[in-house]
Amino acid sequence: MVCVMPQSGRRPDARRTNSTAPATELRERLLTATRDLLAQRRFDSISVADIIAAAGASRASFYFYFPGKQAVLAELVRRAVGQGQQAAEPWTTGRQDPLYALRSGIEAGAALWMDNAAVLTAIVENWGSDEQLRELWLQQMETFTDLTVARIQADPDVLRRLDGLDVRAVAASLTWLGERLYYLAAANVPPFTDRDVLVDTLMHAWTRTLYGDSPSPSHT
Amino acid sequence: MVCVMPQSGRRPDARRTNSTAPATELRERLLTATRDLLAQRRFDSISVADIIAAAGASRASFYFYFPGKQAVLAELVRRAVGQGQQAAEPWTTGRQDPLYALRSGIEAGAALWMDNAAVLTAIVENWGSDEQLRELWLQQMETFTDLTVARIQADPDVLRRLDGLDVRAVAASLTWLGERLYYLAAANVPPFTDRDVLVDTLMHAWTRTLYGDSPSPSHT
DNA sequence: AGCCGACCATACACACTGTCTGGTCGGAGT
DNA sequence: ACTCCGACCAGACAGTGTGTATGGTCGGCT
Repeated sequence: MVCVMPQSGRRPDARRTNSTAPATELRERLLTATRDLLAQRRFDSISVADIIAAAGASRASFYFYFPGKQAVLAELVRRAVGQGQQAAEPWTTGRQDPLYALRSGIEAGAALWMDNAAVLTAIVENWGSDEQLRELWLQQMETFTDLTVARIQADPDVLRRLDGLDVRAVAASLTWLGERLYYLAAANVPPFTDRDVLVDTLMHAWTRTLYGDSPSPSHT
Repeated sequence: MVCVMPQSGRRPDARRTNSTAPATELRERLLTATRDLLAQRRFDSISVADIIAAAGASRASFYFYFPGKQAVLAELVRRAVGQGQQAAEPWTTGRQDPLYALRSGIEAGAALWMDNAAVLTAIVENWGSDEQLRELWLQQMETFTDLTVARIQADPDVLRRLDGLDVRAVAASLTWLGERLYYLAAANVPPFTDRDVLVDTLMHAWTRTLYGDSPSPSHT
Protein backbone atom coordinates (compact mmCIF):
# COMPACT_ATOMS: atom_id res chain seq x y z
CA MET A 1 0.00 0.00 0.00
CA VAL A 2 2.94 2.25 0.58
CA CYS A 3 5.58 3.14 -1.90
CA VAL A 4 8.48 0.82 -2.34
CA MET A 5 10.48 1.10 -5.46
CA PRO A 6 13.93 2.44 -4.95
CA GLN A 7 15.71 2.99 -8.15
CA SER A 8 19.16 4.28 -7.47
CA GLY A 9 20.60 6.97 -5.30
CA ARG A 10 21.37 10.30 -6.89
CA ARG A 11 21.91 13.77 -5.66
CA PRO A 12 21.08 16.59 -8.03
CA ASP A 13 22.39 20.00 -7.34
CA ALA A 14 18.91 21.36 -7.77
CA ARG A 15 20.32 24.09 -9.98
CA ARG A 16 17.59 25.34 -12.26
CA THR A 17 19.25 28.63 -12.92
CA ASN A 18 19.81 28.74 -16.63
CA SER A 19 23.43 28.79 -17.53
CA THR A 20 25.28 25.81 -18.86
CA ALA A 21 23.22 23.20 -17.04
CA PRO A 22 24.90 20.89 -14.55
CA ALA A 23 23.41 17.64 -15.82
CA THR A 24 21.68 15.99 -12.95
CA GLU A 25 20.89 12.54 -14.22
CA LEU A 26 17.16 12.61 -13.69
CA ARG A 27 16.91 16.02 -15.20
CA GLU A 28 18.82 14.81 -18.20
CA ARG A 29 16.61 11.77 -18.48
CA LEU A 30 13.55 14.01 -18.56
CA LEU A 31 15.14 16.06 -21.29
CA THR A 32 16.00 13.13 -23.52
CA ALA A 33 12.68 11.45 -22.87
CA THR A 34 10.93 14.57 -24.07
CA ARG A 35 13.21 14.76 -27.06
CA ASP A 36 12.36 11.17 -27.95
CA LEU A 37 8.66 11.65 -27.55
CA LEU A 38 8.89 14.72 -29.71
CA ALA A 39 10.25 12.56 -32.49
CA GLN A 40 7.01 10.63 -32.46
CA ARG A 41 4.20 13.06 -31.82
CA ARG A 42 3.37 16.71 -31.57
CA PHE A 43 4.43 18.68 -28.53
CA ASP A 44 0.96 19.62 -27.43
CA SER A 45 -0.19 16.02 -27.52
CA ILE A 46 2.52 15.08 -25.06
CA SER A 47 1.53 15.31 -21.43
CA VAL A 48 3.69 15.53 -18.35
CA ALA A 49 2.46 12.06 -17.54
CA ASP A 50 3.90 10.80 -20.81
CA ILE A 51 7.24 12.38 -20.13
CA ILE A 52 7.66 11.05 -16.64
CA ALA A 53 6.51 7.62 -17.78
CA ALA A 54 9.14 7.62 -20.51
CA ALA A 55 11.81 8.93 -18.17
CA GLY A 56 10.85 6.69 -15.29
CA ALA A 57 10.42 9.64 -13.00
CA SER A 58 7.73 10.87 -10.68
CA ARG A 59 5.47 13.81 -11.18
CA ALA A 60 6.98 15.57 -8.22
CA SER A 61 10.47 15.23 -9.60
CA PHE A 62 9.42 16.65 -12.91
CA TYR A 63 8.01 19.78 -11.35
CA PHE A 64 11.08 20.02 -9.17
CA TYR A 65 13.33 20.38 -12.18
CA PHE A 66 11.01 22.18 -14.56
CA PRO A 67 8.09 24.56 -14.11
CA GLY A 68 6.31 22.81 -16.97
CA LYS A 69 6.55 21.15 -20.36
CA GLN A 70 7.48 24.39 -22.08
CA ALA A 71 10.57 24.78 -19.96
CA VAL A 72 11.80 21.40 -21.10
CA LEU A 73 11.25 22.30 -24.71
CA ALA A 74 12.90 25.65 -24.15
CA GLU A 75 16.03 24.02 -22.86
CA LEU A 76 16.14 21.53 -25.69
CA VAL A 77 15.87 24.41 -28.11
CA ARG A 78 18.61 26.38 -26.44
CA ARG A 79 20.93 23.43 -26.66
CA ALA A 80 20.11 22.75 -30.28
CA VAL A 81 20.50 26.32 -31.42
CA GLY A 82 23.62 26.70 -29.34
CA GLN A 83 25.33 24.18 -31.55
CA GLY A 84 24.01 25.86 -34.64
CA GLN A 85 25.34 29.22 -33.64
CA GLN A 86 28.91 28.24 -34.26
CA ALA A 87 27.98 26.49 -37.48
CA ALA A 88 27.17 29.90 -38.90
CA GLU A 89 30.65 31.06 -38.06
CA PRO A 90 32.06 31.36 -41.59
CA TRP A 91 29.23 33.74 -42.41
CA THR A 92 29.74 35.74 -39.25
CA THR A 93 33.40 36.48 -39.65
CA GLY A 94 33.63 38.01 -43.09
CA ARG A 95 36.91 36.38 -43.92
CA GLN A 96 35.90 34.19 -46.80
CA ASP A 97 34.24 34.65 -50.12
CA PRO A 98 30.74 35.86 -49.22
CA LEU A 99 28.99 33.49 -51.58
CA TYR A 100 30.88 30.53 -50.27
CA ALA A 101 30.32 31.60 -46.68
CA LEU A 102 26.66 32.11 -47.44
CA ARG A 103 26.22 28.70 -48.95
CA SER A 104 28.02 27.06 -46.03
CA GLY A 105 25.82 28.93 -43.61
CA ILE A 106 22.66 27.87 -45.38
CA GLU A 107 23.80 24.30 -45.55
CA ALA A 108 24.79 24.35 -41.92
CA GLY A 109 21.29 25.56 -41.14
CA ALA A 110 19.80 22.71 -43.11
CA ALA A 111 21.98 20.22 -41.28
CA LEU A 112 21.05 21.72 -37.94
CA TRP A 113 17.40 21.40 -38.79
CA MET A 114 17.72 17.84 -39.96
CA ASP A 115 19.52 16.85 -36.79
CA ASN A 116 17.08 18.60 -34.51
CA ALA A 117 13.94 18.45 -36.57
CA ALA A 118 11.70 17.28 -33.76
CA VAL A 119 12.73 19.94 -31.29
CA LEU A 120 12.83 22.82 -33.72
CA THR A 121 9.55 21.85 -35.32
CA ALA A 122 8.02 21.77 -31.87
CA ILE A 123 9.11 25.25 -30.98
CA VAL A 124 8.09 26.74 -34.28
CA GLU A 125 4.65 25.24 -33.85
CA ASN A 126 4.28 26.44 -30.30
CA TRP A 127 6.02 29.72 -29.75
CA GLY A 128 2.81 31.39 -30.76
CA SER A 129 0.91 30.00 -27.83
CA ASP A 130 3.32 30.33 -24.96
CA GLU A 131 4.95 33.46 -23.69
CA GLN A 132 8.11 31.68 -22.60
CA LEU A 133 8.70 30.01 -25.90
CA ARG A 134 7.73 33.12 -27.76
CA GLU A 135 10.39 35.20 -26.14
CA LEU A 136 13.00 32.52 -26.60
CA TRP A 137 12.36 32.12 -30.29
CA LEU A 138 12.10 35.81 -31.05
CA GLN A 139 15.36 36.38 -29.28
CA GLN A 140 16.95 33.56 -31.19
CA MET A 141 15.83 35.02 -34.48
CA GLU A 142 17.12 38.37 -33.42
CA THR A 143 20.52 36.90 -32.81
CA PHE A 144 20.67 35.68 -36.37
CA THR A 145 19.35 38.96 -37.65
CA ASP A 146 22.06 40.80 -35.76
CA LEU A 147 24.69 38.71 -37.48
CA THR A 148 23.35 39.60 -40.88
CA VAL A 149 22.96 43.26 -40.07
CA ALA A 150 26.59 43.39 -39.07
CA ARG A 151 27.58 41.61 -42.23
CA ILE A 152 25.59 44.01 -44.38
CA GLN A 153 26.91 47.06 -42.62
CA ALA A 154 30.46 45.89 -43.16
CA ASP A 155 30.00 45.73 -46.91
CA PRO A 156 29.66 49.12 -48.62
CA ASP A 157 28.54 47.54 -51.88
CA VAL A 158 25.63 45.77 -50.28
CA LEU A 159 24.81 48.81 -48.23
CA ARG A 160 24.69 50.97 -51.33
CA ARG A 161 22.49 48.47 -53.10
CA LEU A 162 19.99 48.49 -50.24
CA ASP A 163 19.80 52.27 -50.47
CA GLY A 164 16.58 53.56 -48.96
CA LEU A 165 15.69 50.36 -47.17
CA ASP A 166 15.65 49.54 -43.50
CA VAL A 167 18.69 47.31 -43.21
CA ARG A 168 17.43 45.57 -40.13
CA ALA A 169 14.14 44.76 -41.83
CA VAL A 170 15.88 43.23 -44.81
CA ALA A 171 18.11 41.16 -42.56
CA ALA A 172 15.15 40.07 -40.46
CA SER A 173 13.17 39.08 -43.53
CA LEU A 174 15.99 36.82 -44.64
CA THR A 175 16.22 35.28 -41.20
CA TRP A 176 12.52 34.59 -41.08
CA LEU A 177 12.48 33.25 -44.59
CA GLY A 178 15.01 30.72 -43.44
CA GLU A 179 12.98 29.84 -40.39
CA ARG A 180 9.94 29.23 -42.54
CA LEU A 181 11.60 27.22 -45.24
CA TYR A 182 13.60 25.04 -42.91
CA TYR A 183 10.47 24.40 -40.92
CA LEU A 184 8.40 23.53 -43.96
CA ALA A 185 11.12 21.16 -45.08
CA ALA A 186 11.20 19.49 -41.66
CA ALA A 187 7.41 19.28 -41.71
CA ASN A 188 7.45 17.58 -45.09
CA VAL A 189 5.66 20.31 -46.94
CA PRO A 190 6.50 20.20 -50.64
CA PRO A 191 8.36 21.44 -52.53
CA PHE A 192 10.88 21.97 -49.77
CA THR A 193 11.17 18.34 -48.85
CA ASP A 194 13.96 18.19 -51.36
CA ARG A 195 17.07 19.37 -49.62
CA ASP A 196 18.69 20.76 -52.74
CA VAL A 197 15.61 22.70 -53.72
CA LEU A 198 15.53 24.16 -50.26
CA VAL A 199 19.15 25.23 -50.25
CA ASP A 200 19.05 26.61 -53.79
CA THR A 201 15.91 28.62 -53.16
CA LEU A 202 17.30 30.08 -49.97
CA MET A 203 20.62 30.81 -51.61
CA HIS A 204 18.85 32.53 -54.45
CA ALA A 205 16.83 34.71 -52.11
CA TRP A 206 19.88 35.80 -50.16
CA THR A 207 22.11 36.51 -53.13
CA ARG A 208 19.47 38.33 -55.11
CA THR A 209 18.51 40.42 -52.13
CA LEU A 210 22.01 41.35 -51.07
CA TYR A 211 24.21 41.07 -54.11
CA GLY A 212 21.87 41.49 -57.05
CA ASP A 213 22.30 39.84 -60.42
CA SER A 214 26.05 39.84 -60.63
CA PRO A 215 27.25 36.52 -59.26
CA SER A 216 30.64 37.91 -58.24
CA PRO A 217 30.51 40.22 -55.20
CA SER A 218 34.19 41.02 -55.60
CA HIS A 219 36.11 42.19 -52.57
CA THR A 220 37.39 41.11 -49.15
CA MET B 1 -35.03 24.59 -10.48
CA VAL B 2 -35.86 23.99 -14.06
CA CYS B 3 -34.73 26.06 -16.95
CA VAL B 4 -36.73 29.12 -17.85
CA MET B 5 -35.09 31.69 -20.02
CA PRO B 6 -36.61 31.93 -23.42
CA GLN B 7 -34.70 34.24 -25.61
CA SER B 8 -36.39 34.40 -28.96
CA GLY B 9 -37.65 31.83 -31.35
CA ARG B 10 -35.40 30.90 -34.21
CA ARG B 11 -35.19 28.00 -36.51
CA PRO B 12 -31.80 27.22 -37.98
CA ASP B 13 -31.60 25.03 -41.00
CA ALA B 14 -29.10 22.88 -39.18
CA ARG B 15 -26.89 22.93 -42.25
CA ARG B 16 -23.35 22.31 -41.22
CA THR B 17 -22.30 21.18 -44.63
CA ASN B 18 -19.61 23.59 -45.63
CA SER B 19 -20.53 25.62 -48.62
CA THR B 20 -21.57 29.22 -48.41
CA ALA B 21 -23.10 29.06 -44.95
CA PRO B 22 -26.77 29.94 -44.45
CA ALA B 23 -26.33 32.36 -41.59
CA THR B 24 -28.44 31.05 -38.77
CA GLU B 25 -28.49 33.80 -36.21
CA LEU B 26 -27.06 31.87 -33.31
CA ARG B 27 -24.35 30.43 -35.46
CA GLU B 28 -23.46 33.90 -36.59
CA ARG B 29 -23.45 35.15 -33.06
CA LEU B 30 -21.00 32.43 -32.07
CA LEU B 31 -18.78 33.44 -34.94
CA THR B 32 -18.68 37.10 -34.09
CA ALA B 33 -18.31 36.42 -30.39
CA THR B 34 -15.24 34.34 -31.14
CA ARG B 35 -13.92 37.04 -33.43
CA ASP B 36 -14.34 39.60 -30.69
CA LEU B 37 -12.69 37.45 -28.06
CA LEU B 38 -9.83 36.86 -30.44
CA ALA B 39 -9.23 40.58 -30.54
CA GLN B 40 -8.55 40.46 -26.82
CA ARG B 41 -6.69 37.27 -26.08
CA ARG B 42 -4.96 34.34 -27.68
CA PHE B 43 -6.98 31.61 -29.29
CA ASP B 44 -5.81 28.83 -27.04
CA SER B 45 -6.68 30.79 -23.93
CA ILE B 46 -10.27 31.05 -25.08
CA SER B 47 -12.52 28.23 -23.96
CA VAL B 48 -15.82 27.10 -25.34
CA ALA B 49 -17.34 28.38 -22.13
CA ASP B 50 -16.01 31.85 -22.91
CA ILE B 51 -17.45 31.80 -26.38
CA ILE B 52 -20.93 30.72 -25.40
CA ALA B 53 -20.94 33.20 -22.55
CA ALA B 54 -20.07 36.00 -24.95
CA ALA B 55 -22.60 34.82 -27.52
CA GLY B 56 -25.32 34.13 -24.98
CA ALA B 57 -25.66 30.57 -26.18
CA SER B 58 -25.68 27.19 -24.54
CA ARG B 59 -23.02 24.59 -24.67
CA ALA B 60 -25.29 22.22 -26.52
CA SER B 61 -25.99 24.77 -29.19
CA PHE B 62 -22.34 25.42 -29.71
CA TYR B 63 -21.57 21.79 -30.35
CA PHE B 64 -24.59 21.59 -32.59
CA TYR B 65 -23.17 24.14 -34.96
CA PHE B 66 -19.48 23.44 -34.61
CA PRO B 67 -17.46 20.36 -33.75
CA GLY B 68 -15.12 22.54 -31.70
CA LYS B 69 -13.28 25.81 -31.33
CA GLN B 70 -11.06 25.13 -34.30
CA ALA B 71 -13.99 24.87 -36.64
CA VAL B 72 -15.10 28.35 -35.64
CA LEU B 73 -11.66 29.74 -36.27
CA ALA B 74 -11.48 27.87 -39.56
CA GLU B 75 -14.64 29.49 -40.78
CA LEU B 76 -13.53 32.94 -39.70
CA VAL B 77 -10.32 32.41 -41.62
CA ARG B 78 -12.10 31.22 -44.73
CA ARG B 79 -14.24 34.31 -44.72
CA ALA B 80 -11.32 36.65 -44.15
CA VAL B 81 -9.14 35.14 -46.81
CA GLY B 82 -12.03 34.93 -49.22
CA GLN B 83 -12.19 38.70 -49.28
CA GLY B 84 -8.45 38.93 -49.69
CA GLN B 85 -8.43 36.65 -52.68
CA GLN B 86 -10.02 39.19 -54.92
CA ALA B 87 -7.82 41.94 -53.55
CA ALA B 88 -4.89 40.21 -55.21
CA GLU B 89 -6.66 40.42 -58.52
CA PRO B 90 -4.45 43.00 -60.26
CA TRP B 91 -1.48 40.72 -59.65
CA THR B 92 -3.32 37.67 -60.87
CA THR B 93 -4.41 38.97 -64.24
CA GLY B 94 -1.20 40.16 -65.79
CA ARG B 95 -2.75 43.16 -67.46
CA GLN B 96 -0.98 45.98 -65.70
CA ASP B 97 2.58 47.01 -65.14
CA PRO B 98 4.02 44.17 -63.05
CA LEU B 99 5.67 46.45 -60.54
CA TYR B 100 2.51 48.40 -60.01
CA ALA B 101 0.43 45.25 -59.76
CA LEU B 102 2.92 43.81 -57.34
CA ARG B 103 2.85 46.81 -55.09
CA SER B 104 -0.94 46.86 -55.09
CA GLY B 105 -1.01 43.19 -54.22
CA ILE B 106 1.40 43.63 -51.35
CA GLU B 107 -0.51 46.61 -50.06
CA ALA B 108 -3.78 44.76 -50.36
CA GLY B 109 -2.25 41.98 -48.31
CA ALA B 110 -1.22 44.46 -45.65
CA ALA B 111 -4.71 45.90 -45.57
CA LEU B 112 -6.24 42.45 -45.31
CA TRP B 113 -4.00 41.63 -42.40
CA MET B 114 -4.73 44.86 -40.60
CA ASP B 115 -8.45 44.32 -40.95
CA ASN B 116 -8.34 40.72 -39.85
CA ALA B 117 -5.34 40.78 -37.59
CA ALA B 118 -6.96 38.86 -34.76
CA VAL B 119 -8.25 36.01 -36.87
CA LEU B 120 -5.19 35.64 -39.06
CA THR B 121 -2.83 35.89 -36.13
CA ALA B 122 -4.80 33.16 -34.44
CA ILE B 123 -4.55 30.75 -37.30
CA VAL B 124 -0.87 31.38 -37.89
CA GLU B 125 -0.22 30.66 -34.25
CA ASN B 126 -2.28 27.51 -34.20
CA TRP B 127 -2.16 25.73 -37.52
CA GLY B 128 0.84 23.88 -36.21
CA SER B 129 -1.12 22.18 -33.48
CA ASP B 130 -4.36 21.23 -35.17
CA GLU B 131 -4.79 19.04 -38.20
CA GLN B 132 -7.88 20.89 -39.38
CA LEU B 133 -6.29 24.30 -39.25
CA ARG B 134 -3.07 22.97 -40.68
CA GLU B 135 -4.71 21.71 -43.81
CA LEU B 136 -6.71 24.89 -44.23
CA TRP B 137 -3.71 27.16 -43.97
CA LEU B 138 -1.43 25.06 -46.15
CA GLN B 139 -4.10 24.97 -48.80
CA GLN B 140 -4.55 28.71 -48.55
CA MET B 141 -0.85 29.31 -49.02
CA GLU B 142 -0.85 26.96 -51.95
CA THR B 143 -3.53 29.00 -53.59
CA PHE B 144 -1.37 32.08 -53.42
CA THR B 145 1.64 30.15 -54.60
CA ASP B 146 -0.33 28.90 -57.60
CA LEU B 147 -1.09 32.46 -58.57
CA THR B 148 2.55 33.41 -58.52
CA VAL B 149 3.66 30.30 -60.36
CA ALA B 150 1.25 31.14 -63.15
CA ARG B 151 2.48 34.69 -63.23
CA ILE B 152 6.10 33.59 -63.44
CA GLN B 153 5.41 31.04 -66.12
CA ALA B 154 3.68 33.65 -68.22
CA ASP B 155 6.74 35.87 -68.25
CA PRO B 156 9.67 34.52 -70.30
CA ASP B 157 12.06 37.10 -68.86
CA VAL B 158 11.40 36.06 -65.33
CA LEU B 159 11.49 32.43 -66.29
CA ARG B 160 14.89 32.86 -67.90
CA ARG B 161 16.20 34.69 -64.89
CA LEU B 162 15.17 31.85 -62.60
CA ASP B 163 17.04 29.42 -64.80
CA GLY B 164 17.91 26.24 -62.94
CA LEU B 165 15.58 26.88 -60.02
CA ASP B 166 12.40 25.14 -59.02
CA VAL B 167 9.80 27.74 -59.95
CA ARG B 168 7.26 26.46 -57.51
CA ALA B 169 9.78 26.64 -54.70
CA VAL B 170 10.62 30.24 -55.49
CA ALA B 171 6.96 31.17 -55.64
CA ALA B 172 6.25 29.34 -52.40
CA SER B 173 9.14 31.05 -50.67
CA LEU B 174 7.73 34.44 -51.60
CA THR B 175 4.30 33.42 -50.38
CA TRP B 176 5.64 32.25 -47.06
CA LEU B 177 7.83 35.28 -46.67
CA GLY B 178 4.69 37.32 -46.94
CA GLU B 179 2.89 35.18 -44.42
CA ARG B 180 5.71 35.61 -41.96
CA LEU B 181 6.20 39.32 -42.37
CA TYR B 182 2.52 40.16 -42.26
CA TYR B 183 2.19 38.05 -39.17
CA LEU B 184 5.14 39.63 -37.44
CA ALA B 185 3.72 43.04 -38.22
CA ALA B 186 0.34 42.06 -36.80
CA ALA B 187 2.06 40.64 -33.74
CA ASN B 188 3.95 43.88 -33.18
CA VAL B 189 7.38 42.44 -33.71
CA PRO B 190 9.80 45.16 -34.78
CA PRO B 191 10.94 46.29 -37.24
CA PHE B 192 7.83 45.30 -39.15
CA THR B 193 5.44 47.25 -37.02
CA ASP B 194 6.04 50.10 -39.41
CA ARG B 195 3.73 49.53 -42.33
CA ASP B 196 5.98 51.23 -44.86
CA VAL B 197 9.00 49.24 -43.79
CA LEU B 198 6.95 46.10 -44.18
CA VAL B 199 5.72 46.93 -47.64
CA ASP B 200 9.09 48.15 -48.87
CA THR B 201 10.92 45.11 -47.60
CA LEU B 202 8.41 42.76 -49.16
CA MET B 203 8.44 44.69 -52.39
CA HIS B 204 12.20 44.55 -52.44
CA ALA B 205 12.26 40.81 -51.92
CA TRP B 206 9.79 40.17 -54.72
CA THR B 207 11.33 42.46 -57.28
CA ARG B 208 14.89 41.38 -56.59
CA THR B 209 13.91 37.74 -56.74
CA LEU B 210 11.85 37.95 -59.89
CA TYR B 211 13.08 40.95 -61.82
CA GLY B 212 16.63 41.49 -60.65
CA ASP B 213 18.38 44.82 -60.43
CA SER B 214 16.81 46.55 -63.38
CA PRO B 215 13.81 48.45 -62.11
CA SER B 216 12.03 48.30 -65.46
CA PRO B 217 10.72 44.85 -66.29
CA SER B 218 9.59 46.03 -69.70
CA HIS B 219 6.70 44.29 -71.39
CA THR B 220 2.96 43.71 -70.84
C1' DA C 1 22.96 7.49 14.73
C1' DG C 2 20.99 10.97 12.48
C1' DC C 3 20.12 14.25 9.05
C1' DC C 4 19.67 15.80 4.34
C1' DG C 5 18.96 15.64 -0.33
C1' DA C 6 17.11 12.98 -4.11
C1' DC C 7 13.75 10.68 -5.13
C1' DC C 8 8.85 8.13 -5.00
C1' DA C 9 3.42 7.35 -4.79
C1' DT C 10 -0.77 9.36 -4.38
C1' DA C 11 -4.30 12.54 -4.04
C1' DC C 12 -6.29 16.93 -4.74
C1' DA C 13 -8.33 21.32 -6.70
C1' DC C 14 -9.12 23.21 -10.82
C1' DA C 15 -9.95 23.83 -15.70
C1' DC C 16 -11.48 22.07 -20.10
C1' DT C 17 -13.66 19.15 -23.45
C1' DG C 18 -17.25 16.62 -25.64
C1' DT C 19 -21.55 14.11 -24.87
C1' DC C 20 -25.90 13.25 -23.07
C1' DT C 21 -30.50 13.91 -20.72
C1' DG C 22 -34.34 16.26 -20.24
C1' DG C 23 -36.74 20.42 -20.72
C1' DT C 24 -39.11 25.08 -22.75
C1' DC C 25 -40.76 27.70 -26.31
C1' DG C 26 -42.84 29.38 -30.82
C1' DG C 27 -44.92 28.39 -34.95
C1' DA C 28 -46.69 25.41 -38.82
C1' DG C 29 -49.82 21.61 -40.13
C1' DT C 30 -54.12 19.28 -39.57
C1' DA D 1 -57.25 23.66 -30.63
C1' DC D 2 -54.01 20.24 -30.27
C1' DT D 3 -49.87 18.27 -31.45
C1' DC D 4 -45.47 17.89 -33.35
C1' DC D 5 -41.03 19.70 -34.54
C1' DG D 6 -37.16 22.45 -34.66
C1' DA D 7 -34.35 25.72 -32.15
C1' DC D 8 -32.88 26.46 -28.25
C1' DC D 9 -31.72 26.05 -22.93
C1' DA D 10 -29.73 24.13 -18.20
C1' DG D 11 -27.08 21.09 -16.14
C1' DA D 12 -24.62 16.80 -15.28
C1' DC D 13 -21.18 13.64 -16.68
C1' DA D 14 -16.78 11.09 -17.73
C1' DG D 15 -12.48 11.86 -19.24
C1' DT D 16 -8.08 14.17 -19.40
C1' DG D 17 -4.72 17.52 -18.21
C1' DT D 18 -2.19 20.65 -14.96
C1' DG D 19 0.20 22.15 -10.94
C1' DT D 20 0.66 21.59 -5.91
C1' DA D 21 0.82 19.49 -1.65
C1' DT D 22 1.50 15.49 1.76
C1' DG D 23 4.01 12.10 3.40
C1' DG D 24 7.30 8.38 2.77
C1' DT D 25 11.78 5.70 1.38
C1' DC D 26 16.34 5.47 0.39
C1' DG D 27 21.61 6.29 0.17
C1' DG D 28 25.48 8.61 1.79
C1' DC D 29 27.93 11.98 4.70
C1' DT D 30 29.11 13.79 9.20
